[in-house]
Amino acid sequence: MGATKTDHFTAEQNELAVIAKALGHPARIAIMEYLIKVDTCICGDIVNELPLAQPTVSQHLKELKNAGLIKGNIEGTAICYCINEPGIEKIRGFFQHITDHLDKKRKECC
Amino acid sequence: MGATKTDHFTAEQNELAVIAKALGHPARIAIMEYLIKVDTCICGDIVNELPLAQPTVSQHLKELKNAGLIKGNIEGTAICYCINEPGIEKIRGFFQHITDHLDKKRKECC
DNA sequence: TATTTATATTGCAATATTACGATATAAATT
DNA sequence: AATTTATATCGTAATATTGCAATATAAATA
Repeated sequence: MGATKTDHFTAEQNELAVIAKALGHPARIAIMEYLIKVDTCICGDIVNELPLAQPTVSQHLKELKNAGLIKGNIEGTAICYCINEPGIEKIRGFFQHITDHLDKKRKECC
Repeated sequence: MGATKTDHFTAEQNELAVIAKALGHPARIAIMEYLIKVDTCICGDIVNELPLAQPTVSQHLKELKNAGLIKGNIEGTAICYCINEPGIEKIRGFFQHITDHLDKKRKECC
């Protein structure tokens, strides 16, 4: 095969995987970090910041947007991108969940 | 092309991407959730839990272990897997960083 | 030591991702 | 209206991932 068996998992699991996958590339981590730093920017700023061509950056932005991690507003000829808080909270909740369990049990594994 | 330009990004960015990528598959999210629930288990338990063949589960476990999200201890003929806290803290720190910035600025994007 | 039990590795086909040149789109400016 | 500015989409080559059958490994047990 090669295709992920998406239908065998819950919507929640698939949604979390989509968000995590969106962050599973150093360029997209770099974009997120840059967005944190500058708060808001346009695609061209990122093209100047990263060693990637414009279509590649555009594609990465699309994936981050699709995963709900960023949002973009049209501003003249440009599109203004920034972090989308609900998306961040979604994945952060997953890690909080894990940490809560680890704190509660506080046991050395196997 | 097709290969990720890993060398153009920082070690930190690449490490975070590896962790996120490891979680970028519903089966691996499901494995993490199962591990949270049962605290510790062997590969065979996961094979019984998920709709995937043994080699596939073994492969997913390898990726999670490689990313530092889980660890495994040999226990007779079986290998006992559980969550690796430092790996969780690493990626959780990234989201904490984002959340801290969002809280501080509290501004509607563009 | 032969068998059982549990997991890992290999090999391979199907599919997905990455990157970018070329091109399209769309709003602003001249 | 032609040009500029900024981004998106298309097409495509290179590479990576997913999933599993077959097989290998390795410790425990009979």
